[in-house]
Amino acid sequence: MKRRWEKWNGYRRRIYLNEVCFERNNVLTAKAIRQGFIDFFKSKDHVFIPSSPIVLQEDPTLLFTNAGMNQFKDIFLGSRTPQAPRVVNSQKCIRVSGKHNDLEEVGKDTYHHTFFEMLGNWSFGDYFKAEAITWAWELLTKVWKIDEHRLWVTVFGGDSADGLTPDIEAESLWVKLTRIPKERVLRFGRKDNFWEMGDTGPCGVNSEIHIDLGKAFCDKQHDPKHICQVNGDCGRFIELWNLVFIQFNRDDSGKLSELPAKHVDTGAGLERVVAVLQNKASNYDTDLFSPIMSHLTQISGKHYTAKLGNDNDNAFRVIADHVRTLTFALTDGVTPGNNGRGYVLRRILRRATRYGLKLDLNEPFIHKLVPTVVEIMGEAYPELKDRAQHAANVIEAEEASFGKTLQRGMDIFEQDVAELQKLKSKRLSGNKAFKLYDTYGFPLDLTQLMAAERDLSVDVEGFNTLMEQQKALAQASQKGAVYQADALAELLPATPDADKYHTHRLDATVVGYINGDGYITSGKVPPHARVGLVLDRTCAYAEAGGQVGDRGEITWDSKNFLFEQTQRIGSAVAHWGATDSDDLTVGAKVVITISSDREDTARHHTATHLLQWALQNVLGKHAHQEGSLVCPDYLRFDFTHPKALTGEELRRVETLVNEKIQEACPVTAAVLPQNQARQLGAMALFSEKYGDEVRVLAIGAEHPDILDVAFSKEFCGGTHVTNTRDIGGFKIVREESVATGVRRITAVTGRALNQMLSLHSKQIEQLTQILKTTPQQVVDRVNALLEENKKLKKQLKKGAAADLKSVCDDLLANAPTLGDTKVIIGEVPEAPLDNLRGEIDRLRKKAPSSVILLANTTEEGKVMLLSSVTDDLIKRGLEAGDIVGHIAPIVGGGGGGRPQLAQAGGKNPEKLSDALKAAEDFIREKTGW
RNA sequence: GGGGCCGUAGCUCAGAUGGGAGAGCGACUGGUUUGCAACCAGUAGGUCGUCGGUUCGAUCCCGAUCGGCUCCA
Repeated sequence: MKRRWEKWNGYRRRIYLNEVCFERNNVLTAKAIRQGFIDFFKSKDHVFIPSSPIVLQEDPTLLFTNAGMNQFKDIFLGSRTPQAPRVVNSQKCIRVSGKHNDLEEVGKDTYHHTFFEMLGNWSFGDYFKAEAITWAWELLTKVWKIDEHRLWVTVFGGDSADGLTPDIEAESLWVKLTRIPKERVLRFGRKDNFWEMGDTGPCGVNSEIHIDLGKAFCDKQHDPKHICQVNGDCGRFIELWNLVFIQFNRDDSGKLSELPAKHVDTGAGLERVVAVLQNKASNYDTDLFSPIMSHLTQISGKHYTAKLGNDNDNAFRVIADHVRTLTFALTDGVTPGNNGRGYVLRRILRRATRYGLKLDLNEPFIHKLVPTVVEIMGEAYPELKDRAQHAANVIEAEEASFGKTLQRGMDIFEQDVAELQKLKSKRLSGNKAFKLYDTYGFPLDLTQLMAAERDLSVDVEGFNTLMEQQKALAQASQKGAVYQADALAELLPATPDADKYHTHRLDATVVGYINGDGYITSGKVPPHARVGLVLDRTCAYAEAGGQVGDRGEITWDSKNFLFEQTQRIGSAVAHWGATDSDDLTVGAKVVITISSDREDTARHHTATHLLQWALQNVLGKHAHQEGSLVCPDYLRFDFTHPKALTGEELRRVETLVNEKIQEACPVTAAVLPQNQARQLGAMALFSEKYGDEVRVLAIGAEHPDILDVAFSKEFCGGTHVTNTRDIGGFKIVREESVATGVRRITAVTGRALNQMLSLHSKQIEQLTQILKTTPQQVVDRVNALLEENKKLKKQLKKGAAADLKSVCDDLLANAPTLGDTKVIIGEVPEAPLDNLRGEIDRLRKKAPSSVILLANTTEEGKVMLLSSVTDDLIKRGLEAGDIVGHIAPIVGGGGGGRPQLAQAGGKNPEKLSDALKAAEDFIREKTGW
């Protein structure tokens, strides 16, 4: 115990010294570096933009935000105007899949991460190369005081295929505007110095700043062919900052064309910058990670020694990296699941768990590290603080569930081993190992480890073959699903739709329609075909924020186009539907009318806000919206909460909402700058990206000027009732789990509620009629009936048994005897199978050598045959199965069973006596009596 | 999006080439007992996820569907 205490104390002193060290030597903290970057560019007239969420709902091509530019993509594409020409940001990024996948590298070195922060300054059609270069140099050398002799720069060296010449402009700017000598400005090709977003789209040359960390940092010294150089693939030179100069657009054919405006997109990985500025050999030694390492030391009782190629240290790094990723993903609303983002997250968590096993951490522990992550970065990313508890809850539940998976895997492994021992084999087949992995999620390396402990080997080659097959299969099934909405969005004109909040009827002009071929802007709209009609303006609400798109009709000359869905594509609104008429042309003047069920949707939407407010009141502030669906028939609301709601909690929530409905609270909306809305305390969805101006929907304030008095304030672009009394009423119909830590409530209001109530009362009315009782007594009556039914069944069984018994006794008394054997054949009254079997048992006891065949006809007109043969006769070749098998066809059926007891059935009761006779003959023939 | 596995008593699970639904724990009743998951005897509890098909007969076979687990994309 004393020893343990000393060890403990040792850790604490180390941690303490570390912290003091930072202060004493006046080394910049990560926090100060991040803020320094932002402040530096603010001083150059840049506007700070908060990090976008780690998942971008509007970009399904991207699993996670993986670069600072993701949230500005549509600005480069020209489909959105920037809020400011110069901005600066610090973006949370995850790289775990696709082109940028660093997952397998994490832990092996000092600088790969699945989660990292990207610092960037941006120019949207404003400044270009000269300023970007000057400021980057100024920040690095003047503000952060990095030794300029250690810096190297690369520029684009030209590419003949694209017809591009070297970037002489940047090259000379570096020399002219900074103190860097010409020989440290190097040219590289397309691979290193030409940046592209994808196969098509905005792109341009880039210029990178690298730092020489010194010879000691080279990790390829053992390789005689290795030469330390920029882009030389060793740890000595690392890229610090990438300045991208966007000036081209690449089209489908691969051709480049000049963009109307030139942009600057830069990215500097915070972790690397911090390591350099704190003079650390590894990102993991900086204050972005060291508190996690300390905490992990505390939890595991193992030391982190910062060595590469050391299993123990690898585990520390992997866990520290992964817990950051998990915390950020979970606080932005991603939940572990079986596919897509959720699956990636689950895999990361399991990876961390497995590395934990290497530190002898066999119980859930990752969740304990969450508060440390929040402590390090919570100030820069406030959403971490708000949802830390949720993240920890989900992680703990996932860890526990993986524990079960592992346990199950081990059990199955034991079974496999037992089988191997029977076969006297020493090798576990690839098939078995793969099944463990594929079906039961048991990792191969654990299988190998456990096999080795028992002196067995695993057929890894076989495993890999199966794995390849699995991959090929999955890929082959991938349909050519091209995401073409992007391309379409560029073609479509913007549709003003502000009228959706005020009216349900509007004059408009048809400007085009979308069909399978694309966007058509002239001629007739084909009849009977589903198209997306685009108007010059609309009052239809396009599906967004969980609220379904409006339905309605578009009319002209007393003809109509019915649309059942309204969808936003880019900034256009498409009304999806069809017309029977063949004279709707582009350019036609029309009237759009929204279906009246929009009112029902509005009731559900406002009720959703009341529900969220009530949930937070009853459960606590952690109950935050995860998603929702609002349609005319019901509302569905997903929110974070660790366990099922009790009946009491549900009742309280329901009551609170209904009270607010009865209070007749006014509902108002106002459009405000985002930061002002946040100051008001308006709630936003974590997983949603919002523009500079947001619409705030408030309940409980008479006027937009006094929004602060409202009890419910949410970012919301949906349509709502103007007063809560219009909702009519609110009833929760369902509460369920939808993912770990996320619950779902389904509820109805207004018309849908009335429909439900009238259905229920109709059902009760029917029940009271059938049961001849009052609504109050229905339950008692049903219970009484069930009880009575049970009793009657028992009595009936007894009665049938008595009947059966007397018939069987008669049969036995009159049974012919062949030798010592009784042949009991006969028809018996209808009785449950159980009774017949019981009777047979009884007869067998009375006649120890016997062959029995009992038959009956059921109410449905079917024949049932049951036969038994005692063992002595079986020895002589008579089997019950043969008897029923032989005679069942006579009654139009078939049958079988065991030699002692067999059963058969048939469809022709009128042939039963024939069958019984045939049975007698069969028995005589078989036994030779 | 594609593949694999699972769904049986309140819980954990077993089961048969298609022919009597079971165990352990829990619950209840009675007894015995009061040292760590007490013991003994007994009882109740199941539309074998749901729907459809094949069959004389389906918990089992086939198809669909819902839910859970898992791998791949």
